[in-house]
Amino acid sequence: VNAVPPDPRRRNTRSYDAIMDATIGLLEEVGYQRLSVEAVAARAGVGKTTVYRWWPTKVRLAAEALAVRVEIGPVPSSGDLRSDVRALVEATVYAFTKSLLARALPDMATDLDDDEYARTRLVDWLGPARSGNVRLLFGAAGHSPSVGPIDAGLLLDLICGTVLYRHILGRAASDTMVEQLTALIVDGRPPRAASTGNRDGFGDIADLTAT
Amino acid sequence: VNAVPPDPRRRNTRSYDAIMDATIGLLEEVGYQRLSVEAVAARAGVGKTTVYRWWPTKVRLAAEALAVRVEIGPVPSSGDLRSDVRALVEATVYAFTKSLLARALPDMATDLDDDEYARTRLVDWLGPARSGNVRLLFGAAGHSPSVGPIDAGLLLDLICGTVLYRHILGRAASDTMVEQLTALIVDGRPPRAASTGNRDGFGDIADLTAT
Amino acid sequence: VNAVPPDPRRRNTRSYDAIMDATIGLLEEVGYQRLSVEAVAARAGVGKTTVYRWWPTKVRLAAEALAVRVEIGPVPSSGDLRSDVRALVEATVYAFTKSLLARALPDMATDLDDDEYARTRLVDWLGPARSGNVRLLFGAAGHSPSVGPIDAGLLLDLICGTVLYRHILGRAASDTMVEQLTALIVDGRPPRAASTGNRDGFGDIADLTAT
Amino acid sequence: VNAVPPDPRRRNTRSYDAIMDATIGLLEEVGYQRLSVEAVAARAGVGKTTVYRWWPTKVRLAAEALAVRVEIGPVPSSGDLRSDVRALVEATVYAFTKSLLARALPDMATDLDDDEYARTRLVDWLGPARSGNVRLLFGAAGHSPSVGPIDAGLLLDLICGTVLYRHILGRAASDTMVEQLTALIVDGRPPRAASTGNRDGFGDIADLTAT
DNA sequence: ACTTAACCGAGACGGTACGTCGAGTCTTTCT
DNA sequence: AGAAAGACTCGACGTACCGTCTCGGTTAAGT
Repeated sequence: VNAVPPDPRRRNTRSYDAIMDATIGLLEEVGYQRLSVEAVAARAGVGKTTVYRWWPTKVRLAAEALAVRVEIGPVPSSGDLRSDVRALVEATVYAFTKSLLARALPDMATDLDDDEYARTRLVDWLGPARSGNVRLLFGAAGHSPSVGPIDAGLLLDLICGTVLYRHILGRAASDTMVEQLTALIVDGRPPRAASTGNRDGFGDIADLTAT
Repeated sequence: VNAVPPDPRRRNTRSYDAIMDATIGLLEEVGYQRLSVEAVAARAGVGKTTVYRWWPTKVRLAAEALAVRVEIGPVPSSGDLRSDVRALVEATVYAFTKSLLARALPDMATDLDDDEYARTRLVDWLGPARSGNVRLLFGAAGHSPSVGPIDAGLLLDLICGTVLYRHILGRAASDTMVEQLTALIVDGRPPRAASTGNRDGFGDIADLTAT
Repeated sequence: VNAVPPDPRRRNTRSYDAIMDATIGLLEEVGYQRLSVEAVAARAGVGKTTVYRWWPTKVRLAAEALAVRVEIGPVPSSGDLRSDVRALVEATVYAFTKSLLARALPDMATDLDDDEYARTRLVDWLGPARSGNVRLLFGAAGHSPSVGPIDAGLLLDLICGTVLYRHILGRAASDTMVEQLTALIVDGRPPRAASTGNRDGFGDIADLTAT
Repeated sequence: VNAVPPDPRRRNTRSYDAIMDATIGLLEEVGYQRLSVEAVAARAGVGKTTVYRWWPTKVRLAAEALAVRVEIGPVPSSGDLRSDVRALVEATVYAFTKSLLARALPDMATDLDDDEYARTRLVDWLGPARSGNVRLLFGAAGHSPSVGPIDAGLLLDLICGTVLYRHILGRAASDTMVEQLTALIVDGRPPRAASTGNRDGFGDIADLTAT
């Protein structure tokens, strides 16, 4: 917690890059939880002081590294709404179950709680892709029978949230789920139950009748 | 990493209760991340060994404490579907933004990743409430124009996920959002945009036109 | 610190032997310092309680194990005083640098300090060998020009102490030293300096002139 | 077990002094056996890490503390050989039965076994006093009828060892013993038996006739 | 021969200390 | 003058044993 923040103009570019690279590398290898400032400094060939000078907390370091080193963008629009929405859902599944962000975000949650700045940094980074995707959903929903503008942002969060939540609880995303969400958004149609049950009652009508 | 797990019959009831109480207390006070086995043992008036004997990892300790000390249940059914679904969404908002679970779950995510057992413990605990709520949603969706059984489990995860995701990113849940999700589930109607914008484009059509 | 000492008649012979064997075995393998009651009990296939019941402290356990499991005796007398004394010194060197006693005794020193009973146990055990050796020295010294009885006990302790002390400080015992001590005792002749020096000035005249 | 030992020049003087003082203090109060690194760090107001950084084992910590905080020196020479030797023996009795070294050395023996460095540290520390005393004994023996240089180092170890050994076995040093050792060294005369026996046969002819 | 009290194995318990790791701060050295 | 290097205090980690304490289940002494 530096009372007097350092002068950004005097920042050493080489150190900055090395630290960002080291952070991304360690995030990939060990994840956010097991990421240590100590290891970042060591791998970057930099003193711990230098890291702490610019990033007072671990969460800010990780947030910035993700923002400057990981490319994310909106899914491209093909013109066909259903395909586009399906692609968006699939991209989300990837982003929240396989990508670097997927592994890092849940772990960062608590630290983000305490750090408004880092949260903003992340949200700003997600912004452009989000805007593009929101626009896509807006187009999709525009074709639905509903009248007036829709809250595409909520739809987007709905997709992300659903995928993330299932991931946390250990439920793998299935093709069925992708279709269900796509149909819900494009057609306003509630998800149909799969024809076969699975052992734990997640995503299946089976547990309704069984219980 | 006990090769031979100890015999549960020889467990000391007093210690067990004290440890569970201490864990819940500390989860409430400092959260999962800052929870330490050391502090749990100290508060419970118990040797660290005793904690480690029965719960080899922090995440199992927390998972069990939540399961045995925190009551959760399905929302009661009033007969009116819209009211019931709204109540369910509101309960979810509470559970994932204000309750003890809310504060703990995001932090536990990574550890849960590595610990199938703890994840199962949690899911089993959530099970009964989940079943009740799934049944409620099944009834709700049964009234929608769609034909055949619906995947109520997905709808439930959708609600939980959306609320949780917004919470992680620092978006407070609003009454508007509650209504939007209720309408989506009961009526199959996509969320309407709110009439006024907010500065970051979450939950508002504004950012679509502005960007 | 048993208020009511247990009834020796009911002692389980099998356990007793197993404990003694385990203690000796562990003394040989890891030494007194790293000997743990836990390990003794485990190796003996015996409850910790059983060990603590009969030997309230580690030092008593070790002292008894040495006494009942390690044979020591006086060196045999050949009739030739010089040979006998030399044999005694050599036996002492062995006892205090290579035998089990050698490894255990220095470590037990502190604990013996606090436990009069264990010390007595050890001394009683050493007694017979000691008596025989004292008698041998008495004969030896009787041939020296001094008149009257000599304090053979002191001579014996002198031999033991010198060897032990050098062992503690890491000085290996040499043949020269054996000869020197023999000559001192048999002839009352002070030790001659060796003709060559060694690097640390122990046992050599060199450091006198060099310093 | 530091692969790369830290740079001594960067050592914090205040911490160093505090640790040495704390170590000496605790050695005096509880002895080496019950000395814990934890307690040293706490008393010194220092992190445990700092202690472990510079002294990887307890025995090195104790060895250095003795070396830098406890003054030892050769006994002063008065010119009269018999007095000097008697003073030397008395000083040895003090050193090995009452001084801090006395209480610590036997306990340290095992650990010294495993740690060549610590042993060297101790021997180096004892060195100057040793040299002085060796020189004194050299003078003493020079007056004996023996021809040529004597091994004064052995004589010195003989004194130390005898006193230490009797101390370990719980035999208090007596004035008689001091005289006996003095006579042995100065006159080459074997120890005379005391006129009265004691109960355990140490230092007395009694056990010879009794056994 | 039959009680019955004590010993037995097993191992959980509250503790102390271990030696390690990393966080975040502070100091020294070098360029 | 500022960055690297890294020593510092602090706190938690997970482990090993300590010595005490229940547990049932033998086992052997003394009716």
